[in-house]
Amino acid sequence: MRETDFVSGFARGLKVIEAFGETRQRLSIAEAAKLTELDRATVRRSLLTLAELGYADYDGKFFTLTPKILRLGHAYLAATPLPALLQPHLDLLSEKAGQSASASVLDGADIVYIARASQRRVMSINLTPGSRLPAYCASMGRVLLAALGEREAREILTRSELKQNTPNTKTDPDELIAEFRRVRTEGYAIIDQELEIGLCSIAVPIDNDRGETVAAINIGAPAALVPAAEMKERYLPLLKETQAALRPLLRR
Amino acid sequence: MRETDFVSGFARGLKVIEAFGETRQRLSIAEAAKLTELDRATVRRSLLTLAELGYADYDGKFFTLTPKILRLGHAYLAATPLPALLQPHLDLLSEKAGQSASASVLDGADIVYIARASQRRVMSINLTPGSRLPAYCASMGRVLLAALGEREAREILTRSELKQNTPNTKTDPDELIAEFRRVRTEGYAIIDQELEIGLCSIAVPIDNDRGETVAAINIGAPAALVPAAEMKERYLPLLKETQAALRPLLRR
DNA sequence: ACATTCTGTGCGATATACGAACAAATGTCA
DNA sequence: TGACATTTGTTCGTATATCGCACAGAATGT
Repeated sequence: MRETDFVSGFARGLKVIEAFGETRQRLSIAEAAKLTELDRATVRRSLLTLAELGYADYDGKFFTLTPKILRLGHAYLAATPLPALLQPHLDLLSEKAGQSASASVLDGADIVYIARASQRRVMSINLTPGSRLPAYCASMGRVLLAALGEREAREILTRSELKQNTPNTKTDPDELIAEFRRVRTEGYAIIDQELEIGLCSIAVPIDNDRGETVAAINIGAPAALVPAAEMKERYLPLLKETQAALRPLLRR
Repeated sequence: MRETDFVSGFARGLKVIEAFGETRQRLSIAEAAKLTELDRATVRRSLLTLAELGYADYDGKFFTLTPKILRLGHAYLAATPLPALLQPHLDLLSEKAGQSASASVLDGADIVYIARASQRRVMSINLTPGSRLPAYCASMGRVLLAALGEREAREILTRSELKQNTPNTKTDPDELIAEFRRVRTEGYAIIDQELEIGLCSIAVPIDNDRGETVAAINIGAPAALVPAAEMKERYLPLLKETQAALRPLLRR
């Protein structure tokens, strides 16, 4: 790609939009400039452009995003066949298991939910398509990181903030890499309250017909009802069944 | 705003992202140029910029969006207090009603889901935060359009494609305007299978402390279980209760 | 073989970014 | 309260980046 094939004004604008995710709600020009490390004049032009197009509101002092901005992410969910393809299988899986089932893909050091069939709420946070969790401490994240090469997985770990969410959270990179190796050979990952106390989950990879891992699916359950030790025997067969049902559907 | 406070390269790029939502999955440079009505060279630069930043993949021929693009919409859901504020109330409402409860806001002629507590799936399509439906034939849409002035509501109707989704769908603008007037005085809207056969719903507005309508909430139910005539007596009290509980929370 | 459509590139005209300067608003402290 | 220091939003001139157009070559379809 040539130098001139890059529209820096566009790139700067996207950076400004993402700045809203890092804080809350309202941003002044100066705040946005600090977050994006761009010049105040430049940020101002981006924000006024967003306002002009209806992606943001401006009260003369603060900018806030409008729901129109959801069109951008929606463009992905509507345009990508994977979420729609997975959804009915997740519904079925969720019903059979009597627990929530989800699907996600990897974006950098995060997993991003692309589909979900929820039963009762078991987590304190609300997960919907588009929601993000750190990959290193989520069952689907373990599966997706394991599917990468060891070098690449390690590189992502170094870029992650390996936070000790609960006493159970594994934060040692070497230990995690070893766990990825186990996940690769055994074909599943189990998380026992590493993200949040009271929550267990089990995940398996979803491969396309070339054997590339394109997503992960999981089942989450309250630890009080389903101890981590029982996750495998209870849910792995169901997950494997869904995995097998999806395989022939994932051409290309 | 001065002419020079508008970054047209940014605006063009956003248009390119939205182009993906209109079709499916993969776009070539020429296809994107047609959809956006922009010059091919310009679209090419925007797409290469998206690819360079990791928001899109490029196989040399087609561009596809990556899940990274969800960061943009997520910036809104994470940055806006409304979805998080509504969620627990929707959970409670959904549980009491034994049916799905949702919240949405207006974006042009569409309603956009910003939170949802779902029980069994009753619609053929899968609704998640970010999902869009035409406002004119959705219960929350009726409530939100009714909250606008009559002139503004009519203007949106003229911009809408008033499609006859089912034999029940109201498509006459004057009839719809009259219905908005009823909604305004009575404080709720009921849809009897206008969007999809087998689906009824009832919605009420959510106002802030200045009396401005900032969102709508609804309950949807299968027509086979709950005839439209029973929607009001069954669910309106629950909706009003939620509405009242939310009112003091919506400052500003 | 031809017509059509596509992608990539060079170029002149135009739009944008940057840094600096200024004005207005806000905060601080005696 | 008033004087001063900081922060913030806005404007300006200019160097630079981007746009749209036109064209060439490649790919595709007829």
